[in-house]
Amino acid sequence: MLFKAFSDPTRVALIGCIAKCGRGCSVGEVAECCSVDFSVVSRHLALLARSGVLEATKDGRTVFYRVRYSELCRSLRSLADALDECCPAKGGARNGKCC
Amino acid sequence: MLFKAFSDPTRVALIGCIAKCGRGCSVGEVAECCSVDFSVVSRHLALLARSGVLEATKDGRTVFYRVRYSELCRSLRSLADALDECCPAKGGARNGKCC
DNA sequence: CCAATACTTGCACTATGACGCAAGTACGCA
DNA sequence: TGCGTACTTGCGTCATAGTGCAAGTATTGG
Repeated sequence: MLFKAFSDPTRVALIGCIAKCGRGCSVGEVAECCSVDFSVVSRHLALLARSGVLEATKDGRTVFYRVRYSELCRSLRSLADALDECCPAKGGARNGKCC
Repeated sequence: MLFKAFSDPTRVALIGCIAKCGRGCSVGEVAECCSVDFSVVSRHLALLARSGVLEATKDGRTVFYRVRYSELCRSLRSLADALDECCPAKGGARNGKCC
């Protein structure tokens, strides 16, 4: 889930690290950026890839993670669109009993 | 934080309940929708209001919560815009050493 | 003023998730 | 084939956050 992925400060820092880098980063490179254990970074990056935030490509024994910018943007925008549709002011609501 | 707010399934259910309702909902009304305790609902809604997801208005002893659609949309879209700026393909990146 | 309603808060318990270490797997190179 | 590098996974520990109960606060109406 997208929101769970962004709900941990360490994960956000890792994403920021890769984003700042502007290219695919190996687990080791990302691990150097922050104070947590290598294994922790590995787990977080794998989770972020499963959540669709990152994309993983393997080259030999190194795994490169990069940010899936366009997919993320699309998700956020479609979510915003869905909210707009849902908004009472735009006719997406009803009154009466709650739930 | 916005993402923390959406990272708990119970909270998402509560937001969904209020959204479906299409108007301001009292704590009691929302509590009827789901299986958790009244106090839990109260706490979650207060947190969501602090996070900017919901808006609280008090009328006598009843508190009405409603979804802040436009603010949420604005946040999501500006985040998407920021990601676009950051995207390497659009000139927001650099190579070299990571971090 | 008292009781009832609507919600909030303190407290203890539990579940979830993050963390580090150590062991395991995968791959490349001599 | 053996060793080193790059990463993953199992496990125990700890901190954070969700939950329910009970008590507290605030507001309304008789």
